[in-house]
Amino acid sequence: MSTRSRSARRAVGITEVARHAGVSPGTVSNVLNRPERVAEATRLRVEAAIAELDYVRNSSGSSLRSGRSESVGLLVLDVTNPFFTEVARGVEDEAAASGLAVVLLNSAEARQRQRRNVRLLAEQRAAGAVVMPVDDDLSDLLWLSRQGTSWVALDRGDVAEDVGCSVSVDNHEGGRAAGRHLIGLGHERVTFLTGPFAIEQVRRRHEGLRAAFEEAGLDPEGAVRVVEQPLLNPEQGERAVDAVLAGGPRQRPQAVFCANDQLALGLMKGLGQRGLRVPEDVSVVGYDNLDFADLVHPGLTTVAQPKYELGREAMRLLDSELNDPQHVHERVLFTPELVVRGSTAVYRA
Amino acid sequence: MSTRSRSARRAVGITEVARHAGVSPGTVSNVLNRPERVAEATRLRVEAAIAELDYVRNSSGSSLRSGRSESVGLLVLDVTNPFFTEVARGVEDEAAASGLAVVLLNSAEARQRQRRNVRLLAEQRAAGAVVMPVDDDLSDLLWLSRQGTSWVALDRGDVAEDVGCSVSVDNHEGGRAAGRHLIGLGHERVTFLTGPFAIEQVRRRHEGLRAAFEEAGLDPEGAVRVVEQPLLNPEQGERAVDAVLAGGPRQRPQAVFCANDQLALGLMKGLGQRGLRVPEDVSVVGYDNLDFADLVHPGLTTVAQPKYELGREAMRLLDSELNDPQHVHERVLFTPELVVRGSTAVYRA
DNA sequence: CACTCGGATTGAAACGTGTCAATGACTGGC
DNA sequence: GCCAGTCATTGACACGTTTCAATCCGAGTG
Repeated sequence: MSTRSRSARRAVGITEVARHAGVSPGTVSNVLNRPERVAEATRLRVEAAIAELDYVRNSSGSSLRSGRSESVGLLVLDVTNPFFTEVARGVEDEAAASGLAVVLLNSAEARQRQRRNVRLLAEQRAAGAVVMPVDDDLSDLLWLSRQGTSWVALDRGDVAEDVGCSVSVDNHEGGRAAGRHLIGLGHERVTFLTGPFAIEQVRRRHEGLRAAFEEAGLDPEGAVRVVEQPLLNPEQGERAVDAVLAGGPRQRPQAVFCANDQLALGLMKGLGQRGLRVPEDVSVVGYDNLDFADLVHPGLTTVAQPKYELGREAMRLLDSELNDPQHVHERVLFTPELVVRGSTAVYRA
Repeated sequence: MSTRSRSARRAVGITEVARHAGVSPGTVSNVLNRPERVAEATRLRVEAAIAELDYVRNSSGSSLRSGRSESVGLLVLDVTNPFFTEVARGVEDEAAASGLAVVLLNSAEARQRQRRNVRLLAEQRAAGAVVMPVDDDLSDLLWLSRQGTSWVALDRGDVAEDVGCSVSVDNHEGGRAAGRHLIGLGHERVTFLTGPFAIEQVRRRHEGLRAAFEEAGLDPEGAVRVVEQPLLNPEQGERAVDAVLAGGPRQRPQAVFCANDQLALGLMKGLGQRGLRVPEDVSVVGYDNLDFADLVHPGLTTVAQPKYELGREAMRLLDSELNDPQHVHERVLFTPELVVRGSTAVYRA
């Protein structure tokens, strides 16, 4: 408790601790990393010295020497999106259990930024990464593998098993479930409101929707119309309302299946402004089951994804890849679940 | 393009690049860090070698040597909360402009986890940090200062200027604005629905609300009732509806001011289930202006905070603290703004 | 008592980078 | 043609840690 408070910032290292405890630096390192190899008495002495000097380990030094750091990266498409943040929670909880630190990096949906973040991970010699790729181009990830950093792809089912692990949710099945629900309610003219088809996930949801119609003996060509917007946010949903309603009351869809909840919520707002009631005039189905889907009125019928579990499983796979010498790449596929609320109802002409 | 693809992972360092370019390691380091000091011709030669060998810098080495890393930490209370993620975007954009990497760490509202994250930053010798403290106890931050890592506190206006910078939004003013709005609409009996009063921010919003009543010549003691819930999430808002309505129609509040939007949205759902209409039967005001405030029906009147700007300013301050030798701690205070939507209306008995 | 064996501890050698004083090369002025 | 002066480059060292072969000690065995 000396008073040399602010100036003369010291650099207590492992060596100073060693001197203070009357022991060699190697022993201090052992206390830190393999306590079982050091005798009880000396261990206590070293620990006392650590506490007294307020030593904090310098991770630069250790990861320089060992060639690997203790942290894993989580590359997320958009920190602002509730879907991703829920996944992040899962990853974090599981990582904490394995004693790994998570650094969360935001790609902001931009290829260039993803590349920068991947590079950052390589520079930090990160132990591994959980990644949601911005697009179909996996070259960044392959490069990362070559640098010796392993990864797990999230929500990207088409990653071949010989390049890496992946965990995702069956988008085809999700679209199909939504379709069956609507068909069961008697809807035979539905619009798929979506973001860019360049996104694999929405493409597959669309296919699933069409499959449901085929299975019901209906022609998807006539039954399913598509409205494509440039982004998957609420504003675009609101803006799409004219396109959705185009063609007048006769052509108007009986139901709208939206590629995510944000579009759906925007659309519902837009419909309300046009004086159309949900579900009386048109049914709406979303995708993701965000917290807010339950807060609007009427509650949004939507396809729920196990977001938190998705994150946990990804981290679990990464952990196995890091520690299990006979790990083989795996492809985990979750099944989504339809949550029925008030925004869908039986069709009445 | 040899075929020795996967095995024999190399360790191309600065020295190998140097050898390949026929220069000394020092020169390569200069090319990387102070390109202006090296002649054009050699610079090109070195850059070619870097590209050819696919060299990626090892940040462990560099921060070990320089004693400081190139990344700043962002300690957030809850990655899941839209308010914080918007702030995160601001911090990230500004940091990117300064060439700093942001590592996002989640405290999950838990003291213990905040402490672990602060320690992690110290171990990584982070250049600095932007922190939203979990509670009034700033000892973790003071410890971080002593370790030589500087920080900016976010949304915590009571940080003395001699310990560090802070940027926050005037919560008193926000509460006051909400109060004045409600009073102007004729409401004289309002309930403040809130989370724990241990949280400074909600305490100050409450004070602001009361101040508005006093300024209008009304006695806050009689006019403002408080319902306190353990958490600030939608579920708690929904659950609070009974407490809010307690006392029967005569005692029932004419308006409810909620400490954040999530509570407000939950409350609105609960009110709807009880058959009460917003705003006809009761007006509701939120706080934060989340994206979803505009998507519910009726739209939620709320107090908007400049979330993104908050993040940017915090990072800007941190940058100044890191680079400006004559930096002095600063306290920046933003003013919130009331956004009026459909959830509030003139009181009619 | 000599010898072995096992566990605890040591000491020195890396890991890849930044820094800085010293060296080298080259230019222009006299 | 020499010197001063500038600019580019070099080489060696230090940062804090981990690792590993070598050493030390003490107990158990023959």
